[in-house]
Amino acid sequence: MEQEELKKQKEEAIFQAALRVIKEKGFHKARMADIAAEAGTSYGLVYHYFGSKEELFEAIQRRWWGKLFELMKDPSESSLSVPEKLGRIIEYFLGTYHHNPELATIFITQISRSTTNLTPERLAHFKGFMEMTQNVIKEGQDQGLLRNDIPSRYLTYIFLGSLETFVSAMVLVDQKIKDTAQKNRIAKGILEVFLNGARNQTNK
Amino acid sequence: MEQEELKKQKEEAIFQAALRVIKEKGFHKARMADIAAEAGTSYGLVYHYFGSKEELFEAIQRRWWGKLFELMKDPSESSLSVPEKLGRIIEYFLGTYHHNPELATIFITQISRSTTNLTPERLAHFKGFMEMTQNVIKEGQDQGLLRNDIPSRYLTYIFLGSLETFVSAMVLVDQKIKDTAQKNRIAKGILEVFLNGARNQTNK
Amino acid sequence: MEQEELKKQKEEAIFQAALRVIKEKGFHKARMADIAAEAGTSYGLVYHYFGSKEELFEAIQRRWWGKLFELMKDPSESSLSVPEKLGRIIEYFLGTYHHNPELATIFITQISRSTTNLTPERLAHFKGFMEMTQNVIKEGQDQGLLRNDIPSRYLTYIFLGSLETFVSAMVLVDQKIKDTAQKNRIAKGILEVFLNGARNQTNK
Amino acid sequence: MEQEELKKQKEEAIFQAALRVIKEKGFHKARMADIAAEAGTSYGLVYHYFGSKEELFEAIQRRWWGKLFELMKDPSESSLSVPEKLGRIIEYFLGTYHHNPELATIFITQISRSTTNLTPERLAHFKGFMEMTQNVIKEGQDQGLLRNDIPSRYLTYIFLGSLETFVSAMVLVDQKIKDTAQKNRIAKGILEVFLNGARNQTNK
DNA sequence: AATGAATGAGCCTTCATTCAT
DNA sequence: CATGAATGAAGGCTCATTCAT
Repeated sequence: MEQEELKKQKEEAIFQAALRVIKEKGFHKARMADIAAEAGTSYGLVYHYFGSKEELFEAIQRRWWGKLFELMKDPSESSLSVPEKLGRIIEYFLGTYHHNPELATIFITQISRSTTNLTPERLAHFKGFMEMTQNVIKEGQDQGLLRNDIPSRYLTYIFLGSLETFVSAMVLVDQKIKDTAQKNRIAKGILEVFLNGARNQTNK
Repeated sequence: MEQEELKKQKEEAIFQAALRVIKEKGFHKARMADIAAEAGTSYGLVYHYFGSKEELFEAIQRRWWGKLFELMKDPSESSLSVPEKLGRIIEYFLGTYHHNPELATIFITQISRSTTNLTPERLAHFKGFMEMTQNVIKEGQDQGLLRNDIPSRYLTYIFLGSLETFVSAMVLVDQKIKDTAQKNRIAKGILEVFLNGARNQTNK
Repeated sequence: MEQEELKKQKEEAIFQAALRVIKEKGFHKARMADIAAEAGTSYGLVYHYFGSKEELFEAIQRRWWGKLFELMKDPSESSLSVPEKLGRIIEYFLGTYHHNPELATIFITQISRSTTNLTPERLAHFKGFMEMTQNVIKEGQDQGLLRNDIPSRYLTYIFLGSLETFVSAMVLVDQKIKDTAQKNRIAKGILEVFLNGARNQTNK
Repeated sequence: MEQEELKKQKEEAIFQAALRVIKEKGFHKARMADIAAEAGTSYGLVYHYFGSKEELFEAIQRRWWGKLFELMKDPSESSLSVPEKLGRIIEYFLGTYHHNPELATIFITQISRSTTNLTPERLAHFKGFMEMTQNVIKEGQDQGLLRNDIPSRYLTYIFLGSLETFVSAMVLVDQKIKDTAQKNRIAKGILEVFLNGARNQTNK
């Protein structure tokens, strides 16, 4: 048990070190040696826990997508309203940026836009997430909440784009989220602008 | 004269080859040898025209920013209305994506989000562009067109985010813009959603 | 212990291989690949132990200067007579040429005269050595052993010049020093000619 | 005629530019482009006058050796005394350093000690010069002027060594010779120290 | 489990040289 | 004569990965 525990701790230490280094240098310029040094171990050990640099990067992506998918597939999800559902997505982005800024930063700068190394698995994650979001948008259109004259796919782009670039801009200027209150204020702003912008005008 | 002309053509040919290769492989995996081969020239000639891989990349960025800044600093600009000004920015993104998709793609995937290699010059371009856009947004707020309860900086993020991610998503699924009509339709959608979303509600 | 020992041996093997290759081809034409091949190791290992070609060259220089400075700063040095002190310098040049001809050859052909790549550190070594030698010469002048009508700096040039070119000429014709007896004979000759030449004539 | 004159001027301009650049950067790091730029011409022209970098370097050496050999083979030479003959050699080194410091510097730093690129022709020059000098020394020994107990070859090393290192040291610290008076003083010092040092003691 | 010495493919870059104009 | 665009071989260096201890 203890052994197992220690092992996990070491693995997580390397994982977090990788986040920090990759955030700082980008995936390509981050060297395995850097990550090992940051974690305070030898670089043989990084290979012991994560098979290769590529697999390490995939583990990082799994961490991001895993939690997000967990959230969106949550059974209790279905009972929520469309604004609440969209709110939870915003919440996840901002929350992760708040609590694990490296992970959010890496998603924004290294995963989100990179068409390079776009493995089928990686693309599948994206499409899956887009699709789930689009379903929420569609639901809003069906309920007459959101305008129907713009394809749901476009609205999805706009919604996720606002969100992503918002975080992206904070990343760029290295702006931290101070507390939960600030986080909520920002979330409310993004959601409101989108809902107003996409509101079904005849429904006014 | 002819000489000068041919020289420029060769340089442009290498430039365009670089765009294609970098679009395909990303900046890091694009080899100078690939670019030379794609341009149908020798290895050394790329270095003759562009000093290094880094400088070649900088030339690409200059191309993007140069035209965009030209557009935004256009003297006739001041006589335009806020929605028209925002429309021109959208127009530039979509238009470039239409006519020089590689350039737009590279901006989205390699420049826009990459915090790596963020040279002071590169950062300055971004901040400059953000600032000019924010000034337009502010003008809209001052005119009572856009809501005042959200800081202009946040609205700027949301505006540019929608736009960027829109193009980004099209890049991701490799969706082409067929004709000017489609381009205008998309532009109108993005602008409308933003304007509605950011509209000053009391002004209704 | 054993490990550490083997490691040092490997490093020294590469060092000696570098000496042989650089002696043969000169610093510029010596390829890192040649050195690795000569040492019987892989390419990357040279970089593992010595950071770069330049650093490898600096390590060689350190070896030469290190031992020479050690000799000249030896506390027991002060009790020696001026001719004995000068004799030890000659001894070092000839002795190194005898026991580690590559090192001496490289000093003569690659370091001694090369104004190229004259890093401040390299220049400092030279000046330091010149200065220490000049102090010995000065001591000889103060004792009335050496003539005062020629500046000590000039005498230093002449002394070191004889010595250096002597070794240089042996290097050029690839003449080996057979045994200690021969070495001593040569040393005696150089020292005598200098002492006679520089002798204070009034002191005769 | 005029044409011929102009051509020679251009060629000499390139030659002098080469001297300056090679002095500054050393032969290996001196680029043909640098030399062309320094001469204010295109680099095609350097190839027009001198076939290759190697040949350019050989032209420089020819200039040095040519004048020196001319001097030593001068028919009037035979009537001079041994000290006068040695004096003329010293004179040549110091004089060249005075009037064409680049040429002397290049001889010292790039030609004199470099065992690399030691073409048979280059080696022949050296041996020829050494031999001629050694003949003068031998003459001095035969006349009872110089000691016989040290082989003439050794005395030659010592003589040329003093001279070479003297100039070398001045090169290293970039010390200029101010006027002819200073030059003569230095020449006299070198010659005297050698003659005293190598004097046949029984002859005193 | 942990270490880090050892490996070598890969890539950017330099620069002498050629040659069409 | 003069130019400088074009060529491509050569070599320094990086760094992911393996493996003996």
